[in-house]
Amino acid sequence: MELNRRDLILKYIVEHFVKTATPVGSVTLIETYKLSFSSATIRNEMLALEADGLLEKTHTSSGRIPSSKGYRYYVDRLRSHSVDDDIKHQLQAIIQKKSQSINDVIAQSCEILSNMTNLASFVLGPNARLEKLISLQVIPLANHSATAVFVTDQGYVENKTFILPTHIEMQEVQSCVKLLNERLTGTLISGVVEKMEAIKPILHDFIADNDFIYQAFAQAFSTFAHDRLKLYGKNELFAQPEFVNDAQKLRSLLSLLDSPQTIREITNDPEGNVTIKIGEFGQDHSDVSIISTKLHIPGQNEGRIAVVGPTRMDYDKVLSALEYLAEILENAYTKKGKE
Amino acid sequence: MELNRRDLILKYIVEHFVKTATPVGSVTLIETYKLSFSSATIRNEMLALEADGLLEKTHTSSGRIPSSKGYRYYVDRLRSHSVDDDIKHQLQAIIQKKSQSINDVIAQSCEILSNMTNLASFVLGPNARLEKLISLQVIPLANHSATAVFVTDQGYVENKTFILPTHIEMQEVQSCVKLLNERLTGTLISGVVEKMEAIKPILHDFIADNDFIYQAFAQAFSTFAHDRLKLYGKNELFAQPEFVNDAQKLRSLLSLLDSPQTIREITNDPEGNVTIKIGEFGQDHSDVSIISTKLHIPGQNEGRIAVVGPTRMDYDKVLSALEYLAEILENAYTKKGKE
DNA sequence: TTTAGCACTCATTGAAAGAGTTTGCTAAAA
DNA sequence: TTTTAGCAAACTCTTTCAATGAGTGCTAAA
Repeated sequence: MELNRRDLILKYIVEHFVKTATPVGSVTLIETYKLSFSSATIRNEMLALEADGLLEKTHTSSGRIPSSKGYRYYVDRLRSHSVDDDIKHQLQAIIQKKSQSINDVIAQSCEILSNMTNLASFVLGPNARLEKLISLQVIPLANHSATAVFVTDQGYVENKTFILPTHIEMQEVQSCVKLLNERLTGTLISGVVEKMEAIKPILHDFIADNDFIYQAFAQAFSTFAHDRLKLYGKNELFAQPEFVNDAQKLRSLLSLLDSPQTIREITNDPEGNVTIKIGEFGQDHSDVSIISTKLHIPGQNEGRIAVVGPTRMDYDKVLSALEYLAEILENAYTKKGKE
Repeated sequence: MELNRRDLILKYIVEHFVKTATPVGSVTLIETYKLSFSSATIRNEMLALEADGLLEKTHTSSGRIPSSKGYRYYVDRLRSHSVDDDIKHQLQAIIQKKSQSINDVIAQSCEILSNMTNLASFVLGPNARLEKLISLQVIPLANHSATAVFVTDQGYVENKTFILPTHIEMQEVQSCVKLLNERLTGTLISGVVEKMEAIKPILHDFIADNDFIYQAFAQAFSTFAHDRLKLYGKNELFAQPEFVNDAQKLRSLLSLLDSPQTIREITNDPEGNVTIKIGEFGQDHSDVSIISTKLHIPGQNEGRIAVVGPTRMDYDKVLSALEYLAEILENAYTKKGKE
């Protein structure tokens, strides 16, 4: 597809700024891309692009940088959709390893993603509340304590170690657990606590003072939901020029990424597989972009993979890689299911 | 104990610099601490302290800052050994909660520690290799996969999800696991892989191609060792003046803390409970200090709690808090064992 | 042994000057 | 009408210079 001059200039400005992190001027543009029109023409176009809100200036006589809207336009209409061969091959290599669980594969893919884009990435696991509890076990330890281990139908494991009140014997706990096992296995994680509440009176027959079990279990189930965010390539962000000279900005980004809840809200877009948020995180995070994609793995609830960095990022590379990764992951695990 | 003038001056310089992060001059010192001798006298003492390698200058006519050796001297001889009451109360409050496992208590204590000192802290769990495997379970999932769950006698849980080769049935795996369970339960983690190697021929009778089980298990056991490092209050470091203007320094510190192996080496001091490393991490980390203390919890192998930050830290506060924490933790869990 | 006095060093700040980009506008050229 | 050449103006960035001020080391007197 041929781009008109205006779009071409915007495309070059975005790509040049992404590479250099320096505002782009009209002469620079001509020289770097061997353009056949004069700098004055470019300046006129730039003026128009700025009027449309696609470009910005850092000061009155500086070169131009893309605005969020400019990046958005670039992403929607100008990017090349070219998948980097190197990334492609590396991702394929990971997927080949047949005996690895999907989570291991995803983890390694993220590392590659971060590595190749020099940005951070994260995986937001499927919402635990939609999974079923399939195993509940209590293992006695020394010192009157025990570890409870919970496993969901998706292979997620959570555990909680607790200390028994002195007057209670392990034997009693075990019979409680047996009951809980019978009643809770197969329940959705989201419903477990409620169901336990209902069982409480029956539990009372085994141990009058059963609150400590209730507490320990409830805590484990609440962490089930939190532990599903894994961050990769965090250190890549330190090298980005926008953060090198602004530790405060980096700090606020990293603390944003520490909060699974916020992340879930940010990336939670009901429509479409790929969500592209460009500098839309208000106040402190105005120059942060997050590109995320849903993962539709058969037999598994929806998870997400995302890449995070400054708005000045190589959207084409990131988007292509993410889309490619999501596609081959889904293919691989759909096939495996049918085998 | 009365300090002689020289020591008193060093003490004040350390404490003033810790507070202000600015080189301390002779007049400043007199004015802030209402000293009864003249600035010239102080300068003479400073000269002597510098000759002894306890003080340094940032440039010829700047005030003095403590050297690593100076901090060391301060820690050994000049600090006040005063435990902050606020920290004390907060830590006590955590320890009171009887039903919490030791690991939960330690985690919360670290958060308090970081909070009160504005430094990062970490827990290095007991060496997993010295714990015994007490439970091994394989839970079948959909899609021809399964999750293996391992529990040690200290209540540490590790899990690994793997996909079965197509020609192998879950039934076969279960009988393998039964055998492994009989043979491996009670074994030290450090010896498990070796023991599995020995069992391999017998395993062969159940499943000829049993390598996938072997691989999955071996991987789980290797992560057992790695996962024992937990970092807290990382964000506090961003606010430290030595890092605010030097993202590179911060990056190298954070990546140092990402490596459990290095951390284990650094804090691994056979003698003494408390290890104080002041700017001894070479090249990139010359202005980092790590204060760590061993935890002797009965029935548990040795763990460690540590506080990390720039060499310019409040050693008295940190050391007192750490010592106090170690003491009350040990007391609390020794009592509980006897109950 | 302590202190007052003083010359000297060096970082820091701010102003001024100059170089270098890049812009927007105007007017001419295509 | 569109494009371009030319140019003044705006602004950053770097360098230079001088002034300021905190601090030192040394000397000589108390």
